[in-house]
Amino acid sequence: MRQFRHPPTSEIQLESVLYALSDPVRLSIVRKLALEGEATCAALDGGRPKSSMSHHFRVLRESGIVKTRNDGTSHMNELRRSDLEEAFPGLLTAVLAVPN
Amino acid sequence: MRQFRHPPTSEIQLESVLYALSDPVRLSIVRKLALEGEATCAALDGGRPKSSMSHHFRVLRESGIVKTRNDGTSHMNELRRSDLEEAFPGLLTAVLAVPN
DNA sequence: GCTATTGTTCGAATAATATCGAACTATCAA
DNA sequence: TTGATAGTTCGATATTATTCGAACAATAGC
Repeated sequence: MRQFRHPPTSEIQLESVLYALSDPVRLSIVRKLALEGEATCAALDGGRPKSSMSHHFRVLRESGIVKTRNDGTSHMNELRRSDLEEAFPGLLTAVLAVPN
Repeated sequence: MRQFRHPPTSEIQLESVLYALSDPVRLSIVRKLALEGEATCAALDGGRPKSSMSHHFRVLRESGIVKTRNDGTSHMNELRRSDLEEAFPGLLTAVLAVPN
């Protein structure tokens, strides 16, 4: 498939990041990515339809939280931890420190 | 006027806090409160209608970010900094550290 | 009590989001 | 080239938010 839009670090917006993280499904995705390092979309769907997950991954991608790369037929996602740390020091760490 | 609902610290929800902070108007309110300590609703309206501001203050209040107390005919608002620090250590600090 | 000031609540319009099935695209493997 | 797999995109629907005017409530001061 084609390439995805990933905002450069300097263009990551605080409001967008907070909004993306405020959804329970997306927060759960982010938590799992933090634990497991990286994962395909399917690995994190929790039984939801593919189109719903695709939507949430897009929100995470376009807000700058997640980086998606092609890996065969699947898409591998990882947190942009260092980019987020650079943009908003301590923010993701604080979010991930909250017990599930 | 009557008393407001303020969630106890133990019931403050991460998702609700992130959501409340993801709105530009509310984030701006929070930043000003952080700078000025406390303020009335009218002092932070930026020219918006009262009913709009009242809505945003309610979201901030009910998510646990702001405490409102009656002060004559006006309402004085302050950040629940220590409560938020207890619930989500480092989170508000990280948000407020982001340049405006 | 009357009036001004502050803010809340209601109601309606508009806008944004979430959800999910169906059709589509891209890649791999036989 | 056929089939299977992984995800995206589209379109429709339902839910939720935002915005704001108008009416209401509470307090202070005269």
